[in-house]
Amino acid sequence: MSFCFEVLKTDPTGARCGRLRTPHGVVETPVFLPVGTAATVKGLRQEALEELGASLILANTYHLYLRPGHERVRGLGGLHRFMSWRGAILTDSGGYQVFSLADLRKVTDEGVRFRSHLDGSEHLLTPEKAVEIQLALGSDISMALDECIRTPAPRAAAESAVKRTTGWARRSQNYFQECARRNGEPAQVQFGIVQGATFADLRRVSTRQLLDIGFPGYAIGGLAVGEPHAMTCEMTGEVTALLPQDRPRYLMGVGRPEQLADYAALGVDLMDCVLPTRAARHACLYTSEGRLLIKNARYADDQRPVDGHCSCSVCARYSRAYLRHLFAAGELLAAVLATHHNVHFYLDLMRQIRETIGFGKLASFSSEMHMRYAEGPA
RNA sequence: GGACGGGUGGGUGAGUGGUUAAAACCAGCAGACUGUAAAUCUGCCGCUCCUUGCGGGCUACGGAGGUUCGAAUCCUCCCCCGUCCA
Repeated sequence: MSFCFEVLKTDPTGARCGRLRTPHGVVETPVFLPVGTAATVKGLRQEALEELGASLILANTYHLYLRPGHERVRGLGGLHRFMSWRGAILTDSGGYQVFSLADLRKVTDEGVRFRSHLDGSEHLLTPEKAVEIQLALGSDISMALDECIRTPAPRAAAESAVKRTTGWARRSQNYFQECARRNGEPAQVQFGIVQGATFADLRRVSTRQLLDIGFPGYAIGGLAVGEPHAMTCEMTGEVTALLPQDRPRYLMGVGRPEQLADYAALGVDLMDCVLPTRAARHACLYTSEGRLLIKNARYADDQRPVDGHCSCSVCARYSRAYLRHLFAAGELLAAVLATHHNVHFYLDLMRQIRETIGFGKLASFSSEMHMRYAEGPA
């Protein structure tokens, strides 16, 4: 079996350190997945991701289906080979695009009809299609198609999303297994996704329904899409409390630096977020002192590194003044250096969280993070 | 010397009698960003006062006068700049 997940260490909070074996390497959990939607973590070469120690990255079914096309990627030897990434890849199913491209799609029980944001063409993404695309891409972990809705949402909308997501999860698994019977066991596992918006009982219902179907890993979706952090935590806790200890849990789309430890404390093993990469491109840098908006005039003559306590190769070599200049001049290198630093920051933060787990200090670690990020940078 | 064209807020540049402190873009300043339609988006960007309001006052479209209830816009003179002709 090329997949296996084992819990190595647990914390009184509920946090755990684990090891996820994939066909493309071992992933130490809790782990943060840099987001590489279009088969690239924007601004970073794969060499840089290796240097940073990324073990698992996220790519997107919908976007890669539209361009360059999953069959093309299959023909080119699969996503790993196509993008020359030796580490593991998790593909999101396109469920988030149901949310983010709300103006361009129509959801029915059959699936989601999208009008492409690229050329306006129409595409029907069904649970089966999402499985097919992800198998063609050859990701290590695929996600069942889900319906992600904005929060806060009316209860009726949340109920409907849960019902649909469960139905789609069942179809996803059936089709996944059918493909396995037809074509042989894929080097891929499929996770189901819990929905339920901000309704604790719906979250529990959704979780139990997915447990009935049975997945090798479970994701919590539809959070951090508008609700306060405390609510995100509450809903996450409702779900992880019901999930089996021996399966990985993936909280989708989170989070801010000061929130990561909270999620780990709730027993989350995987998290991903565009924040470190997007914020970097927008000149927001994360440091041990808090957020640093590098475009601010106050850094124009600042010879210090972005973060004096950071061990990344950007901080080892370049000054705030230089970074600020690159942003002011609109230079591409600004995005490259800033992204490198921010991803390093996130991955290093996860390392610290993993080291903290097992010693009962995660709660104080978390509150310290919240304090640092409540204040501005030094 | 002559003939045209032109001088607008930090820059480029709209505006040819009144909702014009003056479009738009750039620069500048500040902010946002959570399974990426995001190298994007938002706000501010003459000075000043306060009871912070689609508020008041002042200054402003090369300069000085003038016409008009009202001028960046019309007239006169002057000063600059560009092109062309001598």
